[in-house]
Amino acid sequence: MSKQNLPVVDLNAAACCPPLAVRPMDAEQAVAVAPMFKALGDPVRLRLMSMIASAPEVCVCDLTDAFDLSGPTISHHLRVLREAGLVEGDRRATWVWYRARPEAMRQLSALLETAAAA
Amino acid sequence: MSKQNLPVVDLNAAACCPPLAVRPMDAEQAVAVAPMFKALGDPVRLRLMSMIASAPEVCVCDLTDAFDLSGPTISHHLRVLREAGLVEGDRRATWVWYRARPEAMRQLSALLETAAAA
DNA sequence: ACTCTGATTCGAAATCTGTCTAGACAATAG
DNA sequence: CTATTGTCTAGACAGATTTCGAATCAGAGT
Repeated sequence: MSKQNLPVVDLNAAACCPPLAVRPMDAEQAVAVAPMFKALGDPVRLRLMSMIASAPEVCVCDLTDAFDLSGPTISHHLRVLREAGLVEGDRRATWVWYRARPEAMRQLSALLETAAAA
Repeated sequence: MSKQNLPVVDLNAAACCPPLAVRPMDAEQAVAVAPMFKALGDPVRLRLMSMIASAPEVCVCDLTDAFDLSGPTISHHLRVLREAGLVEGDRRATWVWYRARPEAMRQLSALLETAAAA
């Protein structure tokens, strides 16, 4: 399961850059970063992301049980998160385990930082 | 232009809550927050958001000029950002001016915070 | 080798999105 | 009052997304 671990989003291209509020983001970076936000823009994926990020790693079987959705649907959402570079997963024996990629989360968090508290 | 200023997303319902990585987000909060991430999940909207957030306020005319898109398309994207609660706009004389809502940005930033630097 | 379980991929249906053109609305200037 | 300019709404359409069931793949164990 090597292909599964390669995020489609290039974190190096996207990781950098000042917060959104510092100066207008250029088109190239926007294209690089938008898929990450898009991946989090679905309630199911947001919960999946949170479940995965809240533990060192999580088995797909546990994720599937937590939703009233078919296995293939969960698998699809995990793929979106994976291709956005937000999580990674690997098979160990019978099960596939997913982990969050904290660098990606930190990057998005930094992008949204604002001047100071209101 | 009163209706235009009411975000559809209830920031009070969404604002709260520990970071994604602290504990699994419940379904209700996920439904409340996902539209904000979704709104940022398009390259055009991400750039619009950044342009708006980088200045105290911005005229729609300047935003339209910065893209190779029709006026109505920009207007559509601004509406999505507005309904997500990320920006607000009001008409003054001939022009409509938009401002970022820093509380919303701060909320999303906080949700994505992780334990510590890698 | 066969089978069982866990997970992904495939193919299809219903719905949603991004974009456009055309038209409506708002405010200013003749 | 009408014309002009800036912005939004309405309607349309191609393409993407979400979801499913069926088929397939990967290992473990008989």
